[in-house]
Amino acid sequence: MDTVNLKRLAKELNLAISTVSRALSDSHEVSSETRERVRALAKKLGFQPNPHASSLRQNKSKTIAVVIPEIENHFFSQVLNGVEAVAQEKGYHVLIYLTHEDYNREKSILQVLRNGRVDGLMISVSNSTGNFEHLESCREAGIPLVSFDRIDENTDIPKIITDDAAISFKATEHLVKNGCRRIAFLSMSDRLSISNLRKSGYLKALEKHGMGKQQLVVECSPDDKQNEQEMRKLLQGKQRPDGVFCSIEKFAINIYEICQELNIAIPQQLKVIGFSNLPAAALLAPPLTAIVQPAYEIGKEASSILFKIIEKKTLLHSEKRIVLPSKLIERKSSRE
Amino acid sequence: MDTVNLKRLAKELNLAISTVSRALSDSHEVSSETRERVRALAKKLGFQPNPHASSLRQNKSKTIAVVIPEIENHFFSQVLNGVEAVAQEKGYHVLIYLTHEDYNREKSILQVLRNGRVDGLMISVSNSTGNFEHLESCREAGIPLVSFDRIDENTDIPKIITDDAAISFKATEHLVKNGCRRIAFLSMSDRLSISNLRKSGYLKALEKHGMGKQQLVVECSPDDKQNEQEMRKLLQGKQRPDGVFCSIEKFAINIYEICQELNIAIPQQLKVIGFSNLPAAALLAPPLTAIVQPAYEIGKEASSILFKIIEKKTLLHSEKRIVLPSKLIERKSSRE
DNA sequence: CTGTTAGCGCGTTCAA
DNA sequence: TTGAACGCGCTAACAG
Repeated sequence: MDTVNLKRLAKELNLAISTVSRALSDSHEVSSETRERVRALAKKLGFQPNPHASSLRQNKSKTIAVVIPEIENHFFSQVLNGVEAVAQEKGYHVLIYLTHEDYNREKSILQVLRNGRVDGLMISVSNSTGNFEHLESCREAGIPLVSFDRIDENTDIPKIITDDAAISFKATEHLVKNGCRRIAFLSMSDRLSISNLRKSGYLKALEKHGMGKQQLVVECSPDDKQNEQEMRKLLQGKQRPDGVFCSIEKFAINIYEICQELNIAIPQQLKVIGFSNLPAAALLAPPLTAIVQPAYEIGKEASSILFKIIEKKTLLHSEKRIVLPSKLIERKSSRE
Repeated sequence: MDTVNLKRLAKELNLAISTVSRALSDSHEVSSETRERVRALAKKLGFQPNPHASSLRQNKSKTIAVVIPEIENHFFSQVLNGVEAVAQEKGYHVLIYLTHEDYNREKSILQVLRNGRVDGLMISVSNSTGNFEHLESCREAGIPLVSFDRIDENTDIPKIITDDAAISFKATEHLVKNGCRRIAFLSMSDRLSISNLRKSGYLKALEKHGMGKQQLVVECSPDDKQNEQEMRKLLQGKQRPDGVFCSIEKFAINIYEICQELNIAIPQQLKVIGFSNLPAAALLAPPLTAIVQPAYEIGKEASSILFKIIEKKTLLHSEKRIVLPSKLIERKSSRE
């Protein structure tokens, strides 16, 4: 075969395999003359070291994994973009795994990764994930691990998150100030801390404005169809809310669709606000008031921290829990 | 160390490594009794075979690569979703590489992949890619390869594409029938076949309706800012078009933004049509008439074909060039 | 500065 | 049915 490996190069150059290896790894204990000879031939033959051999030998894969619920979601694709930027710079490869909001799939993915395939991984858990033992056991197995956005506050796993409670408070207050008296909160999962933080910001704002009794929390499920039914019911009911806070982008899209269907005017009859990283949010009818998370930065931060762990640098205390600010972009969907 | 490998299992069970290996690989030349003993302990200790060792030994990685220009684009994230579905089913891992529309980056990515890291790869080239030698040399190196959407018709590399010329013809004709007499075409790159096919469909429709002289092709560059400038110039010029055909989603978003900025009314003053896989296209102001490509299916098809090649099945002639139909969804942005 | 040797963990001979 | 031995391609320790 014409497989080009160290042995082949060594043979053609009448050198020992180890010499060739050293020459290619910039070792300074090799004469510049042979180094050039080796490099020239390597280049000519298009030599690429076999990654499995060197991974096996060095016990590192130059690969990280990104485990996310879904990719058709601007938040996660922006995160991935940030991760990839850092990884490419570091000469690392990126494996992508989608859990599709399925806890069991998530568990088995982590299980498979506990074997050296990756040097580290970053994860945002599915909304059906209730416990974090699978993360803990990865960490105990010694795999560098970083979590982001959908995280667990009760572990020592480094986290990159946003100011969910504060921005949700601000968003809810914004609705109140624009005249809403009955605001619904669409929760994505009662298991996720970010969902609960967002809810708590919402509740706190209601209480501050003496509307604690008017709370209206709709717990959504992982089932899209069912959620849409719930929303339809909500908007068709007698006590229809005059404002709705969507804790994830998908819900905002759903609400828009249902309002179109039911002829409910946004913002006149219903004011809408939602977490969203849609670049087209400003172009919707009407433009959507959005809480924009710094997704790309989250990706960059998370992977930077991950690489620090991989490189065995000790993390500063402040690096174990990083909170990045989201932005509230006010647009027509929430204004009088 | 507590690393759990075949050696460890063998030791604890007083068996040879090879026996353990056989037991775990369902070999029938091992007593069912020992097989169970082995499996039990393996499960108990959470044994996961070292992928680098077995990849090295078997000369296959159980990994494929997806090389795409960008991920913050619904078309590509839907494709990735389709790929991941098939890969997960096959027990394969997916590496993701972003070229950011940079030919050189694309070349060096393929270069690095020419070494056994992946069992195959699928690619949609960047819009700055003019020649396809880097693909050819991958194929010559024996790496299973499939291209999709942004492909090269002059090679034998299997392709999954859509009916670009036909659907573009239809879209342009739709604009004509809705009264447009001066239709601009925003081309993403004069190097890409899909861009040229889309353009040809546009031109053909103009000619059919005796508007061949009114062609107005704007060649865009990989530079977003510059493209926006070009579009602004186009819409501010004396001979402002009354219709615009955006060959990619991003351009449609840009056009909407610029129209908002310049107070140009869609569709009254300008009718807009564009390739787009945005789920929110129907919610834009006004709802966007879109050419929707079957992105998820492209991902599934492309990876299915890739796995056929990997498994050394011979491809039917009809599998070497698969054309999937796009859909034209007519909405307000293009109607009187 | 270069060569020899050993071994990473696994799968696959060949022997018993 | 099991065990011993080898080698995938590479890096690193040790020798010269």
